[in-house]
Amino acid sequence: MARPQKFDENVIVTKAMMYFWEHGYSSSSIQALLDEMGISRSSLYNSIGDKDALFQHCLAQFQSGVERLIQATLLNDALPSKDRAVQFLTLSFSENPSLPTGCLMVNTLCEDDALLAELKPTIARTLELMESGFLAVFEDLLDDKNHAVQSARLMATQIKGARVNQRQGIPSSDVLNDLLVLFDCLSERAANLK
Amino acid sequence: MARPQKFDENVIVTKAMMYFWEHGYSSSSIQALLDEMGISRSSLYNSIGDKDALFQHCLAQFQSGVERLIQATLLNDALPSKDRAVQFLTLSFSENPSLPTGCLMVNTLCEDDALLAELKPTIARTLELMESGFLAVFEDLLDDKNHAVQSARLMATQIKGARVNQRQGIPSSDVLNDLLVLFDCLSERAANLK
DNA sequence: AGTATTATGGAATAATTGTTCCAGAATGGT
DNA sequence: ACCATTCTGGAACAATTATTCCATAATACT
Repeated sequence: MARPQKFDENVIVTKAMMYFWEHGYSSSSIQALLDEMGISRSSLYNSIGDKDALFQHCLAQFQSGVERLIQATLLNDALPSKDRAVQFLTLSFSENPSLPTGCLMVNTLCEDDALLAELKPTIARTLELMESGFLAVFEDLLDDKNHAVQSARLMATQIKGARVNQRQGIPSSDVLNDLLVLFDCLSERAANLK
Repeated sequence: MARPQKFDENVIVTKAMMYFWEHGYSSSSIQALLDEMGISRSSLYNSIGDKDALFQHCLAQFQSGVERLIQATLLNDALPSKDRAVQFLTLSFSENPSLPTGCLMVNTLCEDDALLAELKPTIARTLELMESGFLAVFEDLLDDKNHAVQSARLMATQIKGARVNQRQGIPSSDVLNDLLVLFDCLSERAANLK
């Protein structure tokens, strides 16, 4: 009946996501996003909506990617608890030249805009999921519940700092290494106490 | 001879700095900044320059504040080494309702713009100064040089993550507490090895 | 007090922003 | 092959952006 859409919505959202990820919400003009996506104004406004709607789609896609990874690693019962954390960190911080550096969620928290203020609770929820994933790991590794809670908090915070380090230009391999060192340190602490 | 400037340049830069700090570079319009500073367009363009020049002044003021604190605490030979770190953390993360949350340097690293790209090396230098301050502390506390380097790196990264946590809405008291816990953890590790 | 000098406020400008709209192109079903 | 439907590209729009400019107000010195 009707002419079908020429483009794949997921594909163009991905492209827009990478642009937002690199440049931030405010610095990304519709024009620049369209150039990146390779579609025209009307196509965007007809299929997805305005800039805010586009950003929400992008952020949601980013978050669901992170949450999938959390489920597949940190919350994966089939893996030994230590491997869960190591795999999560390794996959999260492996060098990937085709992706922007840092983290769209962290970047968004560091900006401020009417729209972004609304989205912060959603972002917080995903980051809390990550932290609770680490909590599950440390609860396996450690008898003391308080230590597990504290260790999970430190890992979650260290990861956010690691995302800032990437933006600062520190190589991902170094960033990953620090994270693994901290995890070992916190695990050893567990071992000592056992 | 000439009519003197009605406003104090440092004062208006401080006001602009707090606005940039809260909202980021791109989201801060000249109009909003002028309202905050309480001066007119021409006054700004005559005394300081355009938006980029203003931002550079603001960032420089922010950085010099941080560097002064680093000198007064982390690099203060008059203090016991552990106190240096504790004082730095406590003063950096004490609750202060009159200041925006997070850190202008971290926020700037997470944005991207032609101007901001130029400023990243400067920001990196201040952050490296902070890390070297912690390195000095850990070198006092610890025999193993490698451990000191690693611990300083972890503290520096944790602080950046702590700034993101503040943006996420986590209370400063909690954020500070985590930092003190990590510092203790790294110091204890030192003690164990000694 | 007069004058030279400079800050000040607001109008004016040009560029860019996000958004809407419309004519035409393209397609799937009949 | 036609037609209804919907996507597409670009023009058009209003709002906002950063910046410049000029006439006026305000001061310090003689």
